[in-house]
Amino acid sequence: MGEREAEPPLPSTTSFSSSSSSSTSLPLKLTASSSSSSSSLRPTITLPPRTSIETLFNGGGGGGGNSSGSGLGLSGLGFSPGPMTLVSSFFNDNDDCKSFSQLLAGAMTSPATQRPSLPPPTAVEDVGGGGSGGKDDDKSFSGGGGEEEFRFQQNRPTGLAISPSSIFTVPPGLSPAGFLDSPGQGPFGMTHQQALAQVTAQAAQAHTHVHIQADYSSSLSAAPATSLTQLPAFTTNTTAHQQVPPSIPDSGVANQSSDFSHFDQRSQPSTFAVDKPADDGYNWRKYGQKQVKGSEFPRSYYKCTFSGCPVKKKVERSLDGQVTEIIYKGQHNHQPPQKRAKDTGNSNQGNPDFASQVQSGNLNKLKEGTGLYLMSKKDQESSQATPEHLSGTSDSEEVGDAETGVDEKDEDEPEAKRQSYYKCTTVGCNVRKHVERASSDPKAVITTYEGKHNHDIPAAKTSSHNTANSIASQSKPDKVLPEKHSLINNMGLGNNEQQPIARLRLKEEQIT
DNA sequence: TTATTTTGACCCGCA
DNA sequence: TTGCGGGTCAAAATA
Repeated sequence: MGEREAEPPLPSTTSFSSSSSSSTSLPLKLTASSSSSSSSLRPTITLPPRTSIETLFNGGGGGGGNSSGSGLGLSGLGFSPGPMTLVSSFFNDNDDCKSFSQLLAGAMTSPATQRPSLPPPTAVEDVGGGGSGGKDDDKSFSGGGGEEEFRFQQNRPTGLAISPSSIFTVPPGLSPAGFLDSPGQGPFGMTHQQALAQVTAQAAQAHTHVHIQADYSSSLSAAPATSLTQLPAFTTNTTAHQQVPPSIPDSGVANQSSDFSHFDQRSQPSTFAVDKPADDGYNWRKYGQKQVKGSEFPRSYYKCTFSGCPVKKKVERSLDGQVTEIIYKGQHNHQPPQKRAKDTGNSNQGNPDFASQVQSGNLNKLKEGTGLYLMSKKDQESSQATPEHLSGTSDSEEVGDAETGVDEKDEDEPEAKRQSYYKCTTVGCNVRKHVERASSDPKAVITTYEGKHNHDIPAAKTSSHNTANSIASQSKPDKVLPEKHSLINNMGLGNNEQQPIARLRLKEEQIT
């Protein structure tokens, strides 16, 4: 029964990660974090240009439209429907005022699920709506616009900031189309997660960078998204939070690029592992659960069942089952059990367990030695602010953490940095946004938000541009806690012509 | 019957 | 020194 049995709602799936209030800023965040409380942070998202996307996705008008119509485009591109669906949900014109979670909901819903439920254009308003896919499966992420769908959002802890961030970079030579090849569920043969998993796998195999980031498009199109170009880029490590679980030294997926540090398990299909510990490739036994103060969600403690393996992980899950945070501690001293390639639905050639490995942190080779891996959907603050999350708790070598790795990378690529900041133009609102370009992928933009908007979303909104905005601005006004959440905004498909769909009303502020 | 989860209690570090 | 809180233990419950 427990977690294994329960088909966890997608944790943060794909591309988003949430950050925990306690923490520092995590780059991605989708999250799922949910809090009982009411307001949830609504991170703003700078959406990528739409044109290309619209073309691809809007066909369906009704959101989710990825159905056949969009599918066509996708298929033609060899693009996985999953991501597309997600993207489409973001790009809907009617997305105004949608919460990020809603968006996520849509994203989370697998293509198959979404299709049927894809709401008409109007419905698009509930981003997730698109995804209203079955409630059954997606309790928390259910799209649709019903209250239920909002549950996810509402449940989100006030402290949590959800940042939609997802940069999904498809490495060169990696054919998204291939994702579709695997047998699976739904018309496309696989769920979003599965598609992502494969992408990741392929990327890894190709020794390329795979960023699961908000921006699927970037990877798809050669041209950087307009939004991206518009935004000052600087290299930071928002990805810090995206720590991946410990990897096995000799795992089949070796040589993963450091970029995997950016890889958010939650954002992967395998992310499910979050809810289902076993899914990350290892077998886990839950040995405790506790309500942690300051967290609205209970924290579960798991141990790797492998004899002698010291690895533990803590999983925080929202009431609705959404995984809000996962912290890995220690390193596996064994190979992940070879099994269930089927579970992942991942037919990763030659590496059925890839997904597992990814989740287990094998992708994070560079971070080896870091005993602690944090994947927080919560506020990204934790990543930087909480030393413990960074490295200290590691039982193993405890050399550094993902963030560290990132920082190093930054140093390596100073040119990429531009310490540019954006500030919310609303009087009295101290929210700031840091925009940086992922060093590993020029097309990817990482946006880090600091603070919460203490005001309502500006009414002004033309089309979807405000979507992100609304999301961010709606973050719990009542509970204005300093927080830093970041997200990767690489939503564009890489089309230069694309227009940002949503953007916070931020003005650039030259701090340095 | 076995493995896993649940859950209250205990331990320990920290302020 | 004390209280708090996170982490772990272990018996009971459950699948």
